[in-house]
Amino acid sequence: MADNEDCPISRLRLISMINRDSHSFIKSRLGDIDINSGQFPLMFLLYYHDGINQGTAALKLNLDKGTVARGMMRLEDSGLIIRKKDDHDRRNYRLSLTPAGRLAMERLHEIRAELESSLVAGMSDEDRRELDRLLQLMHRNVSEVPDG
Amino acid sequence: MADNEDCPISRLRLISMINRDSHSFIKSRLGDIDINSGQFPLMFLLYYHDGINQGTAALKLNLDKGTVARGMMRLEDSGLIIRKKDDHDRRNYRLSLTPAGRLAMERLHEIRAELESSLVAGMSDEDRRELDRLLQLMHRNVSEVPDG
DNA sequence: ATAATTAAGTTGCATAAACAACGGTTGTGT
DNA sequence: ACACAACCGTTGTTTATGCAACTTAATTAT
Repeated sequence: MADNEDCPISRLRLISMINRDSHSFIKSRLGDIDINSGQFPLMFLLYYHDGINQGTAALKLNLDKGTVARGMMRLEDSGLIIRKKDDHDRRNYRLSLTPAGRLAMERLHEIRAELESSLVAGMSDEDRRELDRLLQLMHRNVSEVPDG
Repeated sequence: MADNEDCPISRLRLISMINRDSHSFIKSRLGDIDINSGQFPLMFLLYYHDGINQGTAALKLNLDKGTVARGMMRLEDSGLIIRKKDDHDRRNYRLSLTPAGRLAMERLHEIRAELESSLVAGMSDEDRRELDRLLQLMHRNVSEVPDG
């Protein structure tokens, strides 16, 4: 690993590469499930938070609301979720998995488990805890930097 | 951090968020330097590897050669690098920073240092070593997973 | 009640990046 | 020498994502 001299932003490059490889891992496993890797986290969010709206989904996943809007539309087109206008506040959509979506989740859980265990293969429990702590710290650090 | 139940792919989300926040950090600091965050690593690579060609650059940065080609074209348009056909093998471009590019690097080094120290703020030296080790392990793990 | 404000979603536009198909160059094998 | 393979770079297309402008719905302040 001669990357220390080669690439002084190696931590950043590593993070970026892990991110891309993970997307590509997910894509390679989706088979006939009609979603893309970008919709993967949306499906899990709906699995755990039935009836959530798009704005809250964006907040929870730390994504732009436009990104979430388009992702959810695509999931709706694929028949995996439904978006129903909230009768009490018609600005909101209430998002839920359809039966087809719940079925797909079985496979998505497997894919997630496989990816998670690939990622942390060869790490002790202590390593994994450390990793989570350090990732969370980095995230807080870099998301709180003042603009400009 | 109630994200354990919320978001079973939290490690992945964290990585993705750190990546995006880092890009946005870089963008916010570029000021009048006419590049985007995607060209940031290209500039550093040329700083350390004058005369490199695009294919090797792609390998070193783990990027697609098309991505590198477009990035380098943009840097050339901005006057920060030159691409000269290799006389001995005219398939190759030999890439170098221009004087303007070298000047820009002074600022880019500062930005990189600021970002790096933001990222690992609050970490001990031991933490940083652990972080690097675990990131490298994750990268190897996920890039070596067999396809399909 | 009406105007002003805030909130939710949508959409246009830009960037980052991959992948695949293609077009020149160079190198090889017969 | 010529055909074929390997290599480098380009370009079209797709996805992931952000940001900003806009629409419609609800809320608040006068």
